[in-house]
Amino acid sequence: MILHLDMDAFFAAVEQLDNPALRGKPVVVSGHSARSVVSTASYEARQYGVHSAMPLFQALKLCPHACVVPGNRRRYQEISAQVFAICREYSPLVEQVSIDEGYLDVTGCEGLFGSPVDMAQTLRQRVAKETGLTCSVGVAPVKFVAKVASDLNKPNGVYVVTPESLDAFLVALPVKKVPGAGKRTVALLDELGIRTLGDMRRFPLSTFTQKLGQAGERLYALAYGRDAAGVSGEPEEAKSISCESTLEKDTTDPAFVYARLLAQADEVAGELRRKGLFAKRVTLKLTFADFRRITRQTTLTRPTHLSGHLYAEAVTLFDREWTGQRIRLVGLGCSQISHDEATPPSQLDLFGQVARQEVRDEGWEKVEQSVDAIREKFGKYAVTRARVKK
DNA sequence: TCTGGGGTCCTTTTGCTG
DNA sequence: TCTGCAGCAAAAGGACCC
Repeated sequence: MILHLDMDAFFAAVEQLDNPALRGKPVVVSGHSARSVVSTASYEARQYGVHSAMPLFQALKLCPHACVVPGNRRRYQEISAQVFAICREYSPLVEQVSIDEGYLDVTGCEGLFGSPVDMAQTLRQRVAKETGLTCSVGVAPVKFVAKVASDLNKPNGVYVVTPESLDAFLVALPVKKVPGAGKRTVALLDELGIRTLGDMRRFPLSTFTQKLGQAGERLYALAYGRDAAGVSGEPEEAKSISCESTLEKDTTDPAFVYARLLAQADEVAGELRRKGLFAKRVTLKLTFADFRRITRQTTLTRPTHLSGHLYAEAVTLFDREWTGQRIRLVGLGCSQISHDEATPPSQLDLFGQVARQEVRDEGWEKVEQSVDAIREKFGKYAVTRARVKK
């Protein structure tokens, strides 16, 4: 059996906890710029139709007296750690999926803590007592059902799907409630007259793989309660680190963009160094005034954690791509992250990559001079020198 | 007057390589 | 040295999540 714990209006609730003046009032956690969106709305604000991801100006139209607070990530992290420490007392298999939600596989823990339902109640009560915040818990024999369930008795509630009631629950479950089925998926299925997982069962698997590929395959399995995902106790290491910012006003001034990129390179490189990591790929992200987004990426010859390297690559990408459009957002990210600075010579095209970079950096003559060294390093792949020159 | 920031995973396209 | 081909990795974009 699996429990899914989800904090209620987490950021807003923390703000109300720390500042009694905010209690009982509509609170919106958000940036303060004209272009900010709502991060979290308290339940009082939700009554006015305010919700996450809503542009702040819209939220303030719906609820002009909302208290807008900036949010304090470190504080949320603190409480999150407290919550998950409690979770780990009940099962060794705890998977934290975000700052405010996680799964517990409590199979086999009954002897110690009672039934899964008892555990869910105890967990909820302990979180409330020890942090002053409420959470909701879903209980089910299937991972994704536990997640769906935690949402059904919000806030401060427990919802249980037993093995016996599972099938009936699935048949009636609207597709749009299934995690992983977003706007596009729901629209596609709607065209076929499919609204619930029960509806899906009337079609063959091929219908969904054709329309949705791998996502269709997964969804079809879920319709029968087959969820391949288990609860993994191991925390995942980040696969990418990025920093992006929407400008106060759109710009066509490249100097302005460079300045942003430099600050972002600093941020990202600092994060890499703090975690003892190196990145091999750099990504530039631009959103133009018309909301068209592009990403451009490049792979480095050697992994780095230095802001100068990230910045130089991002600027190169920008200069290559930008043709005078008005820019709304600038972002810099890195991926292919490892703990190791050395490049593992695992790809056959390594020689080509290195050689091309050297041609760019040093000119062909320099490469000629060092070709013996390259041959030694890359063996037979170095023999295609002529191709590199071309 | 307007629609964030941080991620993951998957699919498609592109271009390099032997 | 050139060419066509197939295989593959990199790049780009999109859907989705909190």
